[in-house]
Amino acid sequence: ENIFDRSRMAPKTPIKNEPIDLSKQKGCTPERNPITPVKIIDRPQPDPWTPTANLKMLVSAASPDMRDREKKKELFRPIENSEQTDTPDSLQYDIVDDNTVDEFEKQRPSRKQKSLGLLCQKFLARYPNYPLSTEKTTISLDEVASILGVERRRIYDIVNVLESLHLVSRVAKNQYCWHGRHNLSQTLKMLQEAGELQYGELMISQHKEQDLEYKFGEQKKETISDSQDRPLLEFSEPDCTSASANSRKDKSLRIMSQKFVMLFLVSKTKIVTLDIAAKILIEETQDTVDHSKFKTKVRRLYDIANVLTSLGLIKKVHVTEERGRKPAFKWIGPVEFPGKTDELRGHSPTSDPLPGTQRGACAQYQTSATGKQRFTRHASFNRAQPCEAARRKVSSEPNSPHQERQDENCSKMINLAAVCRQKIEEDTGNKACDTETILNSSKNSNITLPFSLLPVPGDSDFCVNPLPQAVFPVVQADVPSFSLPIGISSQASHPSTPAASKTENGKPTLVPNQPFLCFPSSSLFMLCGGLQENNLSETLPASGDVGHRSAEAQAAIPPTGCQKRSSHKCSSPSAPVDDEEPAAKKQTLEQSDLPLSLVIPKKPSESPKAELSPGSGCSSAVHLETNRLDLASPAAAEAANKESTKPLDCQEQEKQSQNKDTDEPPPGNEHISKENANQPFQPQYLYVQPTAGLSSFNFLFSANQAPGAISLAANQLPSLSVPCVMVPSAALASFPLVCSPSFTSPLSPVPDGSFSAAASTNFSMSSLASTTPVFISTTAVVAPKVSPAPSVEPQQPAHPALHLSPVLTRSCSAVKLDSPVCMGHPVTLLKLQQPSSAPLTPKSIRPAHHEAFFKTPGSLGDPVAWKKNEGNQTRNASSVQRRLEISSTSPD
DNA sequence: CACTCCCGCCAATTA
DNA sequence: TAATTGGCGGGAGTG
Repeated sequence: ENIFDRSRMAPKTPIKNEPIDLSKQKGCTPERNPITPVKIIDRPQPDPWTPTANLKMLVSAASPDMRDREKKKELFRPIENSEQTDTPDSLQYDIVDDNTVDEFEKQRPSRKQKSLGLLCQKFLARYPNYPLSTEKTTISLDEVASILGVERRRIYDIVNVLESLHLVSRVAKNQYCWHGRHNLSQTLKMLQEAGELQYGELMISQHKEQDLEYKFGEQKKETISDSQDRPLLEFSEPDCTSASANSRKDKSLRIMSQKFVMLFLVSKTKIVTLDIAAKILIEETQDTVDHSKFKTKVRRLYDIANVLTSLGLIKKVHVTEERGRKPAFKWIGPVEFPGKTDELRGHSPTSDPLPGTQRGACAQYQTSATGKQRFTRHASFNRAQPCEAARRKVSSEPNSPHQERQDENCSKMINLAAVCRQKIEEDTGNKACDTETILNSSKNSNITLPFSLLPVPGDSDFCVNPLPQAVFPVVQADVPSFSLPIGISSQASHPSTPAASKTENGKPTLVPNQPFLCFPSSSLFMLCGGLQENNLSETLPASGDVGHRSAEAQAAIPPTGCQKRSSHKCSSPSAPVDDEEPAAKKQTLEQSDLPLSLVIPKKPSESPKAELSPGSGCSSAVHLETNRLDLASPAAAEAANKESTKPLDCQEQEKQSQNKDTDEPPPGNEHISKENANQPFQPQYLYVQPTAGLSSFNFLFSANQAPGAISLAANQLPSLSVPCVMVPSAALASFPLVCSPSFTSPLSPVPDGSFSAAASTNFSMSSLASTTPVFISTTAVVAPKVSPAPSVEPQQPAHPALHLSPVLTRSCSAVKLDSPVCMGHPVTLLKLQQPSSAPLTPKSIRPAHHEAFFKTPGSLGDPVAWKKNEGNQTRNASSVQRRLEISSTSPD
């Protein structure tokens, strides 16, 4: 019935499609507007374009429904067209009028016009990416279908994929609730974690060779297949909807979608070919792989890919391999997820799980990266296992076995992967895919602007990478955080611009607003959402020096170098291992990623690259951080790693900074604003990389956020905790570090060794103030977590970590807090100053809580302001404003 | 011909 | 039982 209505309606509307209709319609010309009344015509004419069509016609003759459908189809085309281009429509109309043939042509467009991707875009266009938390948008399938002029079936395809990413949740029959992308980062994070567990190795191998994949696949099967992983996947979802619906079906499209996304997230190259994905998905699901099944799977993947493409998460590329070219998709969405809020559905729980899982995964990876290695993973893994392992399936293999195998594989894979990656990237890049991709990505993310702005320059080097992700929620850079920093800066050092701070070597600092700062030479990196200006720079230098990763090195051997580094790091510290390991692993993993980025770099453009490397790096750092919070140290490590990824960018930035010492604050601001718009928070990190010789080296990591910390006075400090600090040895030794890890507890495990020590340390504000050369404190972790977390979102409670072990879970919760999303994480970087607060996502942040959490002066002082920001901004609006506001407040 | 992927039948679930 | 969901695969459109 619905159809009927629609169809009728539809015809009126725009209609463009069918010749017949068109002819009639043309008069109307409504273009696609559905609304238009146009007209009439109902005839069902069949257009026998194809043989099938004929059949259909016949059928339709018999049944009106068919007609309707056809009409609808037509209708929707218009709709589609509308989005795409009006012109065409007009043209079409004209043509139509003239001839049938023309009409025909019009129809033609149909196929593309009708594509699921377009349909999805239209669909998405109807809803805000970041709806206010308060508002809940319900989606009526019938309504949407009629509006878009498509069959309901199509809407299901879209909705199912969106649901898998938690962009929507099913409320009731025919009713879906639109959540927007607030939770996207979280969801992605989860998926990434889950993906790492499940596919981590595979992915890597994939890139290299399918063969490997197969192998892995087999392994996977063993591991996973029996029980199926679904649970993991499902976890996330259930949260949201809860209810009713999850059940049973969750099948394919949803699950496939999640798995597909996982593959991207796990993939170093971020490129997944359809055939590989299909194989993997099939394997998991079933042992038997039929050819037909494969085909079907691929079809489904196209469906999913179309939707994901519309979401700006992936883009189509062609991967050329030795064998030949294959259709593939490249992930252009956020790579890392700091934490985001979970608003609606209650993701919170999910977040928790993730962290844990990731760790496990990371650990594994590390091992491999390292060269094989070792063990660490186990420890971490174990932790994770409860959740994951169990889920995954413990079934066939006992944990350890799996792990072992995985490890081995992983290590191998990693190595290979690195190689592959390079190849791939090169290939792709050469082919242009990369280019495209990059460009696209930049577009998508919007990142570009920011970067470009920031850095500037010409030189270049400096670029901020970043943040492609900024756009995404994931990004964390929130305004708040920025603002905080600003405020801080003002307080602490310069009011406004801090821009360059600089430092000893001249590494200056930073770009005021940039989210990340990189110091090339020095082993240390600072990432700051807000940036810390001076402080950072100082720190850096200290550590710095190190030969670090010179650009050259990177360029030349990026992957390897990176990995090695990571490995070194890991290994050296290894003693401490267990706890730390995870971090280390992560690092390695990330590092592995780095290589890619490095490779890519060939393209000079900063921004573009950013997409890969930067994005990954940055984002990763962020999210890591978040995660880390739990673990604390580990997290830091990851962060560090991630940074490593960015080295290029960083370096560039650094250079610029150096060159310019002063840098350009303005740019920073700009980029910030953008970022802010997208997301609220950015974590700040301090990262120390081990460079070349620093095997012993560790990194420092600070999560940021600490809004309050700074602002508050010393008092707060105590409360602060540092999520992660890695102190390496020697390198750091040279300069003073202060870390406050306050992890309070639980989380961190800090392990041993230097790391732990560092981590554990607490410091008081005063001390900080004093100026230690390096100071890192993260508040966020503990304190925030405690109070804030809950406040943040009710949802959290929902499902904690699916996979994670209890411990993890906790951590997760903590993390969540940390995560930008949830709340700000206050972090303080170096010397006190900055708080970068983390404001969090607007949504996520809810006034009260956040305020509490953040302690940023501003926040404290002006909760209201925050609220305001949050509320309004949710989406974008004024990210900048927010920042400003915040900043202003913070200073206060 | 290969790649995409639209279309819609029809089974599984729900209401 | 009717309606809603959604798996699935034929085969059309595109290059």
